Amino acid sequence: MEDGELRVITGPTASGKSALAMALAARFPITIVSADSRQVYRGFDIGTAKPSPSELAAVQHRGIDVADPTERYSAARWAAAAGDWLAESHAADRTPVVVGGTGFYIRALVSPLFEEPPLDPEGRATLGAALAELDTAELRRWTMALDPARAHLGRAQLLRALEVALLTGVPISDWHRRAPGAPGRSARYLVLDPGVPLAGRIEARVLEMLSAGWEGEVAALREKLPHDAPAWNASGYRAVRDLVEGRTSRERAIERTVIDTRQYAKRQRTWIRNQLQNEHVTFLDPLSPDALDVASEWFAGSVEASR
RNA sequence: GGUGGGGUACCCAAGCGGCCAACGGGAGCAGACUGUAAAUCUGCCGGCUCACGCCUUCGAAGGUUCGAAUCCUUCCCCCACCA
Repeated sequence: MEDGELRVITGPTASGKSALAMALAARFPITIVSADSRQVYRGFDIGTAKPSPSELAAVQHRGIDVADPTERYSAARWAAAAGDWLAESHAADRTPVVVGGTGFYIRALVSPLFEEPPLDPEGRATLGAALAELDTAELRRWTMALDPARAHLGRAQLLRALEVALLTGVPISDWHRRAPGAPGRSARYLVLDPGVPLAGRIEARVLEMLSAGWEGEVAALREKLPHDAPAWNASGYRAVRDLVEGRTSRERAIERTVIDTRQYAKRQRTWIRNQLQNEHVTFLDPLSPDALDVASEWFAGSVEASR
């Protein structure tokens, strides 16, 4: 039964990953390890489609509500914690199933990030503040000089490349080569994607979130959190905050949220399509009538990977 | 019925005789991604073409001009105000 391979259920947002995992939990003793960069934040419940209290009570979950909304979380931090959750689950004779759409987190767990040298927190803060002043083009010029291999990436990556290069004196590209992280794990993936109907599901879910009291949740959060707390940048939260603050109409907030979520789903598909290549992947349409049976077979290890 | 404003590519919106297949934004498509990843970026985006290039577009139909999305005429439609 236990073959040592990590089971991972992923797919674009609103593809029904969580529901399928819950269904599996009714058949097997599992721990759901959430790989979701937004569900880690306490208080951001409705808009992140977090499992309900009753679901959390019914099935053992890990990775939910593990960070304060003002904290800057990270893939490395999640992967380290997830390693513990996995061990804890196995120790309790359960099978952990990683469920989530944050591909980068999952990869950080399966193929660990490089071993980061200790960075002086103070120097880090000072440098970070200084770099934040520069526009992206300027950051790119600096990166071109200090770590050209990373100069084509986005602002967040440029900041990271400069931080490591300046604080350690060695480009991050070199660290990747000379400081490999912990050994990787073998994993098999179940990718859920309903295809075209996903767009409609996203829209319907946004409407459901609103009628479930999303505005009220946001109104309370904005009372106690700074406007730039990291947790705010989850699809829709800023739009709903604008709505709560009377800066936009309900229609526009809904439209914005639906579009943001659709674009997020698209990026997830791009990630899955291009980053999971050569992995042990099984694709499944969650709307197909035998979805749960296929998932069960995949879970038990008797399904050939398809691609 | 009268006066004024307007009809531009999927949407919004510049252009107002040649530098226009047509600024810009949105949407869409594709891609990148090693400690912010629901983030951060890049490319494409009328049709055909690998490309040079060719073809069809700026409400419709005529006209002026070497040349029009840009000027003129008529017509159709929208908006505001007057009646």
